[in-house]
Amino acid sequence: MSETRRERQREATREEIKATARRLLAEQGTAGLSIRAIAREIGLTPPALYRYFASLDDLVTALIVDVFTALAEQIEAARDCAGPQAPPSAKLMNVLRAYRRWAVDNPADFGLIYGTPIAGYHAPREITVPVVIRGFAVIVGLLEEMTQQEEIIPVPSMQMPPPGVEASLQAMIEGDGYPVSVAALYMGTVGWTQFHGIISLEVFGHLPPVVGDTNAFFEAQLRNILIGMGWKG
Amino acid sequence: MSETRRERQREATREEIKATARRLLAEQGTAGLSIRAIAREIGLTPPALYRYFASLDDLVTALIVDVFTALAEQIEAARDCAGPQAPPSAKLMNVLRAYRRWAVDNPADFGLIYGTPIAGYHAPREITVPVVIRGFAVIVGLLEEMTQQEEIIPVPSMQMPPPGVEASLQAMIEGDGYPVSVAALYMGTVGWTQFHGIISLEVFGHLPPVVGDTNAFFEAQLRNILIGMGWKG
DNA sequence: ACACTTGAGTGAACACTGTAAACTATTAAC
DNA sequence: GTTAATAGTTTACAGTGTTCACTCAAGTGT
Repeated sequence: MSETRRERQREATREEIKATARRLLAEQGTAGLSIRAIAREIGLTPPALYRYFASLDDLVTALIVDVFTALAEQIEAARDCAGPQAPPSAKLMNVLRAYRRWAVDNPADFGLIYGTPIAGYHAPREITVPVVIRGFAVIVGLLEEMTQQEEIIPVPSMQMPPPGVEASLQAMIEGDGYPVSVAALYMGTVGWTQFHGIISLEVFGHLPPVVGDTNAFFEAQLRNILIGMGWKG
Repeated sequence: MSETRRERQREATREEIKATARRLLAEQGTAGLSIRAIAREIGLTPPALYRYFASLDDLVTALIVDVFTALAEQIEAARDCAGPQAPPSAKLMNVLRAYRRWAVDNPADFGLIYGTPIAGYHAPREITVPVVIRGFAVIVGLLEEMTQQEEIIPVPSMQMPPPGVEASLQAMIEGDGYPVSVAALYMGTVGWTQFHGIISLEVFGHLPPVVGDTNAFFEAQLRNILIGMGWKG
């Protein structure tokens, strides 16, 4: 771990570039995200940035990883903010609310990771999948706890996913050494898709004209979805 | 309705431009969607296109309307393909499957309307909302039929949406003269968000690495979601 | 049938974009 | 103190959306 002066300096400018990029992203959307704009902002010539990122796509990939990480940290913070004694169901609801609030407050970031961020660009899976999993794992972990404490008694349909799906989930559990039941993982997946649907429609502006009070809608769905899985709420 | 020769010609090139745009979109994603590329393909100089669309954004908006319309037509075709005698539940399942298949087969189109299509661009609501509603209305209509024929007996949570939401739905029913029960509209909204979550995660590639067999996952959710609302399937 | 108007299309230009190559100057290493 | 690596610049190319001034053909009015 040779922490030479140069390497530290290099890492610092790399961070500065990413920070500037995310600021521009938040201010002007993906339109403002250009090598030249970042360079201008930071006081360098555009080609200089190529010392730090091989291309704009490369920079975007790095941003995506950062954004997923930030989201995962928000989620983990929300899980822990009610104290370790809190029932897992309370933690889970905090987590889901935090997920939504983060998406609504940072629509550009959300669009970057869950939309079609930059023209023609889609992040390489082998890089994004692990960081996606981190936030996802929190949700699954809490569902597992809820199951063990019998706060939730998974309904039959959640206990037996379709064969093809079960195989994939099983492989995930074994492959990643992930000590969790198939039911919890399946509930996590189902819940993830359902909450993602609500949040993504809200962020992109399609939901508000229909439901009006998106807050109330979300809270109602929060209960409905968990109850639908077998929560004794 | 003066159908002068010139006006017909004009409309024809407008259509040709849009068709070329959608082809480029399907072939190369939003990256290939450029005024100059379209002009090149179609054998015109770039500025000529400004006779037909005020800007690229304007063209994109027109494309979005077309895409929503195409989706609505797919949905309506799927509703009717099983014949008028078919039970509404069968029609609804056909509709939802058609929705998914369309999205999976036309990811660029799907991204255009439900993602962050072009850098910094978001379609004006007053234009998109009506075309969104058209497909949505089909789903709601079938849920209403299912309710009337008692194929579905809405669970309590679907019969009483939260107050703020109910007000908005009620306003929608009255404002648009839309002869449908609040419960059906609410179920439609909830189902819409949930299916959208699955489909959008699948199209953008986040779901497959987790569930493996997305087909089986979708079919299972199709049943689960309807049953969760009170379907006697 | 002829003049007049309208509108489609072009060419050149401006201000941008990502990126590559060659070069300079600074900094670390021996 | 010499040498090697590396940060950064200049210049350049090919592409983008868009505007302006212009040409030329098609339709219209008399």
